[in-house]
Amino acid sequence: MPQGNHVLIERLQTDGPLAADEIQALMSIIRPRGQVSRHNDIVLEGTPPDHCTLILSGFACRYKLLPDGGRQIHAFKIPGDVPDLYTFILGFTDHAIGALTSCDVAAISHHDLEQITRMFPKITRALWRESLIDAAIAREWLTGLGRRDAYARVAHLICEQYHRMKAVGLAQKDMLEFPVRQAEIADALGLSTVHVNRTMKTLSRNRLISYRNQSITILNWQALQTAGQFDPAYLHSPDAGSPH
Amino acid sequence: MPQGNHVLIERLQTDGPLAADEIQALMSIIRPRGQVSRHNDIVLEGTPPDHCTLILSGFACRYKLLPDGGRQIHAFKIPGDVPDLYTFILGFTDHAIGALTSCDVAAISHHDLEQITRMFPKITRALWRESLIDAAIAREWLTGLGRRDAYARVAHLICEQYHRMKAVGLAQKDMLEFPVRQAEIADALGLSTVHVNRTMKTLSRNRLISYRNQSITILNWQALQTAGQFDPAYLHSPDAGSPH
DNA sequence: CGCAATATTGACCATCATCAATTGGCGTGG
DNA sequence: CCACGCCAATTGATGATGGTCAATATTGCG
Repeated sequence: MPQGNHVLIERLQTDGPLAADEIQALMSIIRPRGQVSRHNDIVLEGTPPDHCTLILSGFACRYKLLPDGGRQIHAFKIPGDVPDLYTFILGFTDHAIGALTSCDVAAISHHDLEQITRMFPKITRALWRESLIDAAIAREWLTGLGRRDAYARVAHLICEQYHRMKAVGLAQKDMLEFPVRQAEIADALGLSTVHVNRTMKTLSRNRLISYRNQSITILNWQALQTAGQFDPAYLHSPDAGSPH
Repeated sequence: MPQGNHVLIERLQTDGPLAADEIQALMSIIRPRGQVSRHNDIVLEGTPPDHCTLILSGFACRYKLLPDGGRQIHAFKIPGDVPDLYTFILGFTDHAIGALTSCDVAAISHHDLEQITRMFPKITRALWRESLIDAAIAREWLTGLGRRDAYARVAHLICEQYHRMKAVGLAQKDMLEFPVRQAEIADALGLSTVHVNRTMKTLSRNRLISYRNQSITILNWQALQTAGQFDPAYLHSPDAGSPH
């Protein structure tokens, strides 16, 4: 399983290879920053940040707390993601990033980014691209929350997660480690914990998936994709074809 | 009411003023393209685009059709918006843009954008910023669909729309023209038309708003914001303070 | 072996969808 | 100027999806 920094460098070359000095420059501004343990925030809401955060290993999520105590998770973030990249441009965080498991993270200072994007326009484009894919995923979630029922939402999430984790070497064959509580899935899908549980049980009963501990096995890809109305195009991933 | 191109140029300077030659360059690549009438698509899903579209006047929406016939609207787009800006970087459209009213549009070719962003990094940054604000709005909608009930969703949408339209001169005092059918509001908020109607009636009955034809008057700002859990920060607008 | 966090299940309830009319506004042809 | 027709808004009746509350079972772990 590759470390997040290599994943990032690789991903930034989806559009076209970067030159050696560009890669070198990128590598040089990624500074390992240590570990954040589960349930702690990697990025706080509202603080004016001076750096972005790269996830080297572990699972995180972007979320927002509501006045009434509810929580909406906007995205799951995995190694190679820079969940707060947008702070480089917008200058402040409008939501928090929390660690769902223990996470190794690295910092990329805004100052360094400033330099490097000034010097290498190709890197600017690649980063911009990253942030647009992030937005495309958010729109797909929006579609799900607005117009898909619980069964389809869970199926869709599993498909998406499989694809994204496969791309960073965190899924083998038909199995993915998904160290996320049902309560967290519920907060991502706009459902209650109870209903997520029932829905996953139904998916098991229908033999689309099986799960144990934190790992999910996909038993019937075709059926799962259909149930979730899943089409990987929006992930804009180089290998966006179907895995089967 | 300013035309969309001036709105755009102005908005691109939120972070800092552009130089005269930068503005000149921007102006020069905006080519008026005519009118798209209601219910027609401004941008088709899946076509490889060679230009972006600026809305000069009128109302549009970003949407996606689902296999089961449903529709999810991801965003309402108003004069000054470039709804398909992301195609410049990602190279293809993963959803359609439709005209909700007759729209005057202009085209900005990818080729010209290529030139201008290469020449003026400040413009690149400003455009990147635009696309990030777009994403921030999508996340806020995500929060609403996931965790707010119908009453709060409608209230929130009205607050948001008021702010955005005020910024482009399409709202006066407490009134905004919102030429959107209830069925379209429903598709944006993940509700049924019937329920949108009932909810708006309730908002009227509670004297938070009144509406007639296509225009909405906000009768009680404080209550409306509270009901919608609305905080304009995510709009990243220069005048993001409260309007009252 | 016992605790604490999750997962699971049952019973009951609320929000919101669906189906089906009815009403109202407004442009058009006579 | 008025009748017709269409589209959108409105309202009522009924039902389903998913929420809430409350136990009970598992599982990981010290």
